[in-house]
Amino acid sequence: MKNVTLKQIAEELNISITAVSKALKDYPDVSKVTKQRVLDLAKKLKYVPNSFAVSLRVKQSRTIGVIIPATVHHFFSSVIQGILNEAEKKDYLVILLHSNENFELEKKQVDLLISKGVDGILISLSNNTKNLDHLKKIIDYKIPLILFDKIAKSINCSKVIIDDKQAAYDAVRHLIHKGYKRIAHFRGDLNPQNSIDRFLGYKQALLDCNISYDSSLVYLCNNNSDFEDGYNNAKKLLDDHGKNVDAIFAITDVIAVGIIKYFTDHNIRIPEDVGLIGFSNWFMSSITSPSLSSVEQHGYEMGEKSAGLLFYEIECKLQNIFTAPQVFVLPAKLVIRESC
Amino acid sequence: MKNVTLKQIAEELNISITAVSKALKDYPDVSKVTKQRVLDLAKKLKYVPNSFAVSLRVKQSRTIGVIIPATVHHFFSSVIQGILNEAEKKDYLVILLHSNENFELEKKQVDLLISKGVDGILISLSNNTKNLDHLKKIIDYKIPLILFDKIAKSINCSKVIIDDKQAAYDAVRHLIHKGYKRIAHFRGDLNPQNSIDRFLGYKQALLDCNISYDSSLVYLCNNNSDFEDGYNNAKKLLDDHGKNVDAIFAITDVIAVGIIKYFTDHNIRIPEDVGLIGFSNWFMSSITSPSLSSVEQHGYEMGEKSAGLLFYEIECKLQNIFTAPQVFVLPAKLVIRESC
DNA sequence: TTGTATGCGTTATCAG
DNA sequence: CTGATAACGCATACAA
Repeated sequence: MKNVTLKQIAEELNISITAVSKALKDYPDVSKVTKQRVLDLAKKLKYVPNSFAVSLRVKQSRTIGVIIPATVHHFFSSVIQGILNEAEKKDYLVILLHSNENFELEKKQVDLLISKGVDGILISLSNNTKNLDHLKKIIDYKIPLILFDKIAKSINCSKVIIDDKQAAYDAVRHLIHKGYKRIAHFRGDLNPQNSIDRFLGYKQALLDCNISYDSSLVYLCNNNSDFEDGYNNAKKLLDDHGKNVDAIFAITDVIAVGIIKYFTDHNIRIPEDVGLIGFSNWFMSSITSPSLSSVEQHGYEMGEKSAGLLFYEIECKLQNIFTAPQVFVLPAKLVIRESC
Repeated sequence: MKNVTLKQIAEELNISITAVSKALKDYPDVSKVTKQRVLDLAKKLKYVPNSFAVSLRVKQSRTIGVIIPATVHHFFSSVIQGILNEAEKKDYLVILLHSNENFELEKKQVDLLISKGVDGILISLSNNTKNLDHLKKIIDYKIPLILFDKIAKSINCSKVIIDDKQAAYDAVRHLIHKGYKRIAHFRGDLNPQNSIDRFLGYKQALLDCNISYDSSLVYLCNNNSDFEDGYNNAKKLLDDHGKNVDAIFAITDVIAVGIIKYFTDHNIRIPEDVGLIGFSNWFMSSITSPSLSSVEQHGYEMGEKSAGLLFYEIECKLQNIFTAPQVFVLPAKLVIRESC
């Protein structure tokens, strides 16, 4: 089947291409008869506008680009689903790219999207992104940009995040209220803002409850294999502190699951011996043994919100309406289960 | 920053657009000097070809479309990752769409991709897809199409699948060899080919081992909430058969995890009282308690293979080389752990 | 080696 | 109401 064009319809009907185009787009200055004839033939011939030509002409593609650090990740999968659903509603297509936590790749993907002429871009930064020139380039090109979850504060664009610091704070305070006193933190990489904010929330909670901060209780998980990180650091923690620890705040649920595994293997009871709380609340949290208390991260909502905001800014740009960058902070809710 | 065009470069250099175009594309019939001047200026001006114009001209977009039933799914996430990596190597972009297991949406997404002018399409069918006209339409349009994982046998295009029947057969035989005799099957929806094939593998294994098939041991999981399906059917199974069951072959790991949860809650030991084996081997299987034996499904490889095959067929089509549809059957490996 | 002319399919302007 | 014409940015056959 070859693609039908306006020209073919015009020829068959012995009218001008202009007339056909107008009829199809329901312009007022076309006679009813002509319009109907065109519509009928178009349907019969299964006319589909050539999107390359349209894009070239109107300078927009109704396509957005999304860059995430990883696809195989429950949180990001949820985000994607939110984005796709929102895009479908607004009739946008989504080009998905991943950085694999690789800065160079992230830059390349940005260039690709720019050269592809997407109408807007959604990015969650890789952990290894330090230089932000590629983001500035997007802004220079006046392409609407929204950062979500893993953001860079210094970039002047809209952002959608959860209140990591507050969420971490709530989590640690909960542990403290439960009577735990020696609370370790298995933190994420040093670079990402989330990781920093959760760490700050942890510290703040200790401070506010008059528990002195002990840096030897903070363990770094940065091997990109969360489960192993949790498992191995759990061992290290016990080696270092023995009984002198009674709780852990883990920066992700997968790390927490690693901890559970190690503790289960070594007959350390949760929450009796050690309290545990995770972050992210992917659906497995409720079915581990013991089930895992965690911070609900609302990936789907984040995707939906980010995409919605992006489409809004694209729309505004088309109409030359100025929009100031805004930051949306999605609430994060502590979900208490058996582990503390 | 506004987009630089060939025209601007041409004007600045006082040469023709053609010369610029040729220089940029490294045509042989351009003098070294001209070429260098163009290259230099292009770099200085940060020239980026307008992809709409290129696509319109050459009638291809270096973009493929992918439709999957669901994004929040470990297996499909892996597939996506495989696709994205392969696409990146071959310099293709990926438009991702999901059907949400909805037939109408799947049809709509196909139309979208066709109208968008993608160079090829990759689909994993929704469970509710019965009519295949939308797939035929793709073929009519001569757009390379590849079905993966959830396929329709009757469609004449290349396919990438795993040998579900064989894998299920191996799994059930393993249970039998372990001495289990009353083996239940928690099957998936009636429609999808995978579900059918796994069921057939189950039956065949029983047959070959002289165990009579008992349809009352087969439970249907079709609520799209796998974990609950597993949990609830585990209860039902015990209500129906009490001690007269000693193993379960579950069609997905998440269902198996639901089963584990129910059994753990009710003091039924795995594998002592009931043996259990799952399917898919997502990474959680190894960290449940007990860890779950499962069939490794190689989602990443499936994505990689499907995309690679699609790019190959696109390439062949461009060069007018005929390619016959082929079916790739990826091996599925049984991974034995504690649960049986 | 260089440039001219044409067309890809659509939309928009403007004169009839 | 209708249609000729130009333009979007690029690639290529062909002429110079």
